[in-house]
Amino acid sequence: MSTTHSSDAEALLTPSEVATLFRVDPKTVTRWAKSGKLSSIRTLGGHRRYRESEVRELLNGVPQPRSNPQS
Amino acid sequence: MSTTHSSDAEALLTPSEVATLFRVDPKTVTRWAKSGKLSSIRTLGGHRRYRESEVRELLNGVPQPRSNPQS
DNA sequence: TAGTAGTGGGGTAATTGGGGGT
DNA sequence: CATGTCCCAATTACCCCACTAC
Repeated sequence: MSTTHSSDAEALLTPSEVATLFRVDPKTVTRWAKSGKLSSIRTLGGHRRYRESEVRELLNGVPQPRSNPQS
Repeated sequence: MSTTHSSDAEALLTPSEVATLFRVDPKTVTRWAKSGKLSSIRTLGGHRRYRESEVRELLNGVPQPRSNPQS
């Protein structure tokens, strides 16, 4: 599959995956999304998908990916 | 241009490509097409192809590009 | 022409969404 | 106020096999 298609294939996570990462119930993740604490993308069926990059940032505390571990 | 193909036409995506973008199973994309939630074009063999532009819009929510750099 | 990967179809388990109560 | 749990309805994921795409 895939030819040279350009685009940002953004990595998305399912509710249960996010829940596992935070060690909480999937419902809790849903509440976070409803509260606006976590941004979400909806499938055409209404299920939520979360941005992996955002989740990782929240997990790590804050930082935006720095590809230059040098000062 | 980066596609490996002919003229202009319209950029089409395969079921698995769409599935990857939404983080769902290819069969789910097929279900969306059957339900009319997503328009599809058929190959002569019966396989479905989806319009990249439509998929992008659905992914973002409906953000049509703006030509008014002013809020 | 053949071979491998992807797709279409159907059917069945597992998640998810939503409201409500602890 | 935040999280976990029970309910039910809807959506999604994985199983099979036959055919298309390249």
